[in-house]
Amino acid sequence: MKKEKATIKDIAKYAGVSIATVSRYINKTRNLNPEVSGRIQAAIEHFNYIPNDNARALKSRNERIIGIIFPDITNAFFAKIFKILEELLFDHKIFLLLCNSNEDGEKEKEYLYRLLQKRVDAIVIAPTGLNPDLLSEVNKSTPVIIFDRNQPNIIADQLYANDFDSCYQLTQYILDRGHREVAYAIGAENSTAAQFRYAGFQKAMAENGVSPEHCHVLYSQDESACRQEFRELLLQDQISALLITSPKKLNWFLIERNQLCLKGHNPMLAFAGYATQNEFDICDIPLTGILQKEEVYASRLTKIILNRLEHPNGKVRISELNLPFRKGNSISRIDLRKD
Amino acid sequence: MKKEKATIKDIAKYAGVSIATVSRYINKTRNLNPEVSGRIQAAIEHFNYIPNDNARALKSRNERIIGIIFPDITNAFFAKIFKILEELLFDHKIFLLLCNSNEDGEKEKEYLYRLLQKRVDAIVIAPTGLNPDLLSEVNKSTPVIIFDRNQPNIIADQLYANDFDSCYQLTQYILDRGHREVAYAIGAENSTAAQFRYAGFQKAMAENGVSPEHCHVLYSQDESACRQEFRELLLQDQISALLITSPKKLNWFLIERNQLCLKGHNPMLAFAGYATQNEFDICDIPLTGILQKEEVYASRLTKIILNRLEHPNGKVRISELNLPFRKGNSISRIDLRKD
DNA sequence: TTGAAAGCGCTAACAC
DNA sequence: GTGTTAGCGCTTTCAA
Repeated sequence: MKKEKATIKDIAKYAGVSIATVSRYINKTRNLNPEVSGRIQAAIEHFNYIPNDNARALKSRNERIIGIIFPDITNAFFAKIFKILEELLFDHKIFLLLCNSNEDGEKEKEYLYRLLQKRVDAIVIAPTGLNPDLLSEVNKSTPVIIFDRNQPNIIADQLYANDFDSCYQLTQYILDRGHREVAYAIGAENSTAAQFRYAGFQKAMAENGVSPEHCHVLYSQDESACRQEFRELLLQDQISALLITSPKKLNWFLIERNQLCLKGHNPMLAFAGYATQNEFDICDIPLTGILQKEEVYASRLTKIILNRLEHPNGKVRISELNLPFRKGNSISRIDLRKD
Repeated sequence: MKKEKATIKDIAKYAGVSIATVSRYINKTRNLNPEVSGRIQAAIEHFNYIPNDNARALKSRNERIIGIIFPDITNAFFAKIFKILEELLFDHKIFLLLCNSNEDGEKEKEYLYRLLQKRVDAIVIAPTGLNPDLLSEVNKSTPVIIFDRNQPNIIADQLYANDFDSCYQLTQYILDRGHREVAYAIGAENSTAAQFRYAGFQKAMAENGVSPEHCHVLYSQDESACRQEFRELLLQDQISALLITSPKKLNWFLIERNQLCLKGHNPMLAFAGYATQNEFDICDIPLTGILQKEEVYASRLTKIILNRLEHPNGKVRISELNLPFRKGNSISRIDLRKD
């Protein structure tokens, strides 16, 4: 049989004191007679007593748990963010309840509800974008911190990247090199990060007089379809540049490209995109792109979380992180055929 | 101000019934007068009432939370396992509290303690191997499920792979191809999986009369050191084969190798190792190695968890998963120089 | 410095 | 079918 856990009562009885005294000993909220302390300590060791956080939370309304809703923890970006977050919050004795939304609005909804049931202290979410009203509603009672994907109409803490500007800049750079037939691998359709990036792309294209039919948007999201598209792109010569807006996909692309190179091909396709340090490292030629630095992102996020926990009613903080642009030479210059 | 959450009392008062009736309505534990049900439902919607799981758990001793202690969630293997686990447990309304031990015994210990405080229903752990006694102790009161790393002296549910046998087989295969100078990239030093694999390796080596000085063990664990070693290995010609015992490292190796190939080198080093499907996919030549299939692993694990939750005092189940051996040609045959 | 007792939000046994 | 009440394990006021 599984051993029953001792309760504060057991300790009190064994040590010959009241439960209040035991509680004070555990929480060090009052000075106690050393002799009494000793007896309590002995009792705790005797029973292997471990306080019940649940009961504590019920009184103190302080769970020390934060709910995290990410689209997918197997995405290296989110895994890295989670890991850093966990490390930074460890000393604060805060637990992380990790949920994968899988870009599914219904699942996200269900998880939000369950997290509220658990009375978590806060919810960090990279939203699917399908439940904006619900997020606002939740935020009325439990702090919601929106991460990575700007939700313009929600008044809650937010931390996201300069998606529009960075993508505009990157596209501009590609166009400046003379490319006109540009393929664009878009992110999850409801993600606002993906939307802003796409808007930045479109603006740059339009400003340079490139008509929409020269934009080749790749919509695939799942790995095999996406890779297949990349392979095809690498083998054709209509489209001269590819912009990949997620590190995960960029990674797939680099693998496909490498394999082709090893088979003796020499793909001419220029490419650029959003990458973490990892993609910059594994790319055999200096990569041109936007660097998503997880460490910076995660530590900013941690500050926002801790601040919100300390001041539940403090002013909402919406911050945009400036992702640095790194020039490499994966975007080669081609002939400028401006009419 | 953050809105206060409504309690069952608010609902009862508003609906003009007792809290017991509200509880019955929520849990559907008794038939209620439809008219009363309607009033309760209205009250719930009016207050946006969400039951407090904490208070529930305090009574029912059923948290519906499982603690997971993994060495590192940025390791693609563990991330994948987590994701599948999460999906399979979602319907059972079970939450996962994810902790990274970071191969640190002290951190693992602290997390175990904190999980006990939270009164989680069970703990799934890929142990560092530094706290065997503690794990046994914990298991007396809270089900511990040991995953991926066999702990021979602990009587608790375990699920691990045939590490000794598979590595013995793989090494034997390498030796059969004529290799005698074999480098071996070893896993985390306290991980029993790493230990068993190493033992299997050593046995095969010894049985083939290869003396220890021909085994070149690579101890580095962190990414940059490890990659550096791989680079050096790829450029020398003393050692003819490399056995990499973790998918993560194998991934690093493949990247280094690719980069070298692209620079025009033609590394002669034969290689093999433990890989997930991903590494088999990205390797440009058919890989010889042991396949760690996360789906199989995770679904077996789920069954063990669910079974344990249902029967806390049921018989302990220790199971070994048979990892399949895949023959490719990354281990090339070399001259047999048997004296 | 310590104890008695109320109560956190809920479930369930018992009574009507 | 519904209400009353005890109590889950703990914190915290109030008294002593």
